[in-house]
Formats: sequence, C-alpha cells, structure tokens
Amino acid sequence: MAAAVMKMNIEPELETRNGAAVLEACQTTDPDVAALANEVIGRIADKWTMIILETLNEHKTLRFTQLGHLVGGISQKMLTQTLRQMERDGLVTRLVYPVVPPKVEYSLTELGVTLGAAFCGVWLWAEENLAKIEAARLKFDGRAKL
Amino acid sequence: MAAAVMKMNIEPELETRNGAAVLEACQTTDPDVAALANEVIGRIADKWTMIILETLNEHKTLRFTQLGHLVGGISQKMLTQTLRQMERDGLVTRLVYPVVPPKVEYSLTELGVTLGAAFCGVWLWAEENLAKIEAARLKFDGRAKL
DNA sequence: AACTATTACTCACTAATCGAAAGTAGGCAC
DNA sequence: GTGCCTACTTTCGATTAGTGAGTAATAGTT
Repeated sequence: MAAAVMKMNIEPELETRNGAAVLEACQTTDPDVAALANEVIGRIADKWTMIILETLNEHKTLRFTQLGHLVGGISQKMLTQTLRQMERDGLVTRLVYPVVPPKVEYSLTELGVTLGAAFCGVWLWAEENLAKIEAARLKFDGRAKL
Repeated sequence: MAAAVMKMNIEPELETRNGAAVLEACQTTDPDVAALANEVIGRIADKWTMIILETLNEHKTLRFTQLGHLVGGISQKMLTQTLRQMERDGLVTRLVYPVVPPKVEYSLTELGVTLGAAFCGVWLWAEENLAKIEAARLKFDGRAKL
C-alpha cells in the first residue's frame, strides 16, 4: 500500500493512488471542497508546522526543549504557539506529567501521522530538487544584474 | 549555555514497523541533506506558494489579475512577491509581452509541476481530513472552557 | 533555611511582515 | 490633455514573528 511514496523520482504519470491518477485528483472537481481545502492548507502549511511534524514523525515522542533543539532556530514562543495550534487541529497529543519540574511529552496523533505521510512526498521532492533550486536561484540572481 | 548541548544523545531506535512503512522513506538518512531540505521547505512551504502552485497547476497559464482572482484573498503585493520568489526558485516562468497595456503570463516550469505533484498528496489529505480537523478544533475549544 | 537549577511555559516589548489603497508607467481612444 | 488599462511599486497602519525576562514548584546543594 505504501509503494507509491517510495524513494524514487516523483513522476506525475507514474504515481497512482486510490486508483485514479494523482494529478487528476488534484484538479478541483468541487469548488466548495477546493475552497475548504484552501483554508486547511492555509492553516497547516507554514514552515514550523511542517518541520515540527517531520521531527515528531522521526522521533515519535519528544519533550518541549528536546523538540526545540531538534527543530532548531525556533523561539520558545513560536514552538509553544505552533504546538498549541497543532494540538487544536488534532495533529499532536500533549501528555502532561504532573511532576516537578514539569514534564510534557508531545507526539503525533493518528491524524498527524497521516499528514506526515502526505508531506512525505514534499520532503522527498525537496531533497531531490535542492540543487535545481539552488541553480535556478543563482541563474536568476545573475541574470538580474545584467 | 552552549555546554548544555554536549550531552544530547537522545535517539530512540528507528523501528521498522509494518504499519508505518510509508514513513520510512521520510526518515532522513543524511543529516546534511535533512538540514538543506529543511531550508528548502522553509522557503516553499507557505500558504500562498502552495495555493498559487495549485492554481497554476490547474489553469496552466494565467495573467496576473486572473491569478489573483482565482487565488482569492491575496493582496497584489503578496502576489507579486510570491511570484517573484517562485520565479527565482525556478518554479514558475514569467512571460512578459512588451505591449501596452502590459501583459504578463505565468505558468509552471517543469520543476514547478513536479512540486505540484508532490503537494498533491497534501491536498488530498486536506480534502479528506477537513471534517476531522474541524471536529478536533471544536473539541479543543470546548474543552478549554471547562 | 537559603540558594540554585530545571522545565514548560507566559508576558512585555521590538523587529519584521502583511494588506489595502494610492501611485507609476506608457501607449491609446477620446 | 484626460482618462483608461495592466502589472506592478510604494506608503502606512496593523498584524504577526521573535527576544529576553519572569513564573511556579521542588529536588539537590550549601
């Protein structure tokens, strides 16, 4: 069942899932659904949410500061804020141990795991096309000076 | 302050469970690649980039104002800015007709199309799990008041 | 007993970013 | 000349991101 998202080239025609071609499924058939999906995307598609999702996906369960270190470059406030939002959206569980010093463990919910799987393709794309982006950027910046 | 990071060896064993086979491909094997991928994700993973990508994926070629209308709720400034960035990253082509009034056509590059395909999974996820997020949010907000 | 360290935050404040509206360019119909 | 069209660019107020300090509770140290 997982064969579609293996570590290979992401070719539009090859990837099939749920029977229909993926690209076709992306064409918005229903405008209402598309609008709602837009909304959802707007909420989950930010830098920190994606990185936290990925980090939790790798390490399964993490405490606050551990997570902060692994994510890297995130302020405590942003970490708190993003985690709250993700908790609200049902993506992570926040397990509080009533001990001192406080201990809170974060992990993905089932919903969060499925989102992580969905993002998987994007991560693979990022890893594969890193160089192309870098090249495109250099070309663009070089061209701008002429 | 920096000395505290020395003893950070908290790596839970990467387990190969049958159910989560999809996620294996996402486990970053190379830390350098992971860091760079993080960077790329940080650049492309914002709301407007994803929505513009999707819109261009559907309509193939669009002019500035058309695109703005279809995206919906985006300011001209943001549209310009995001398109510039995407052009710089080699995701879209900007075809300028030297006519008056000005005419500029935007479309996805090959790289942009592959990214669109990668994001496809996320869009499907969003469409499928819309209700679950809404439910989770209601539950969270309700619980908060108790 | 006082003091320190730890952890997961919260609060007050500053820097960056965002959106709406107005401005720019320059041919063209009037 | 005036206004119009399009794709921006600029300006300014508002939202948001990020920083540093502070907080509670207690085990361990002095």
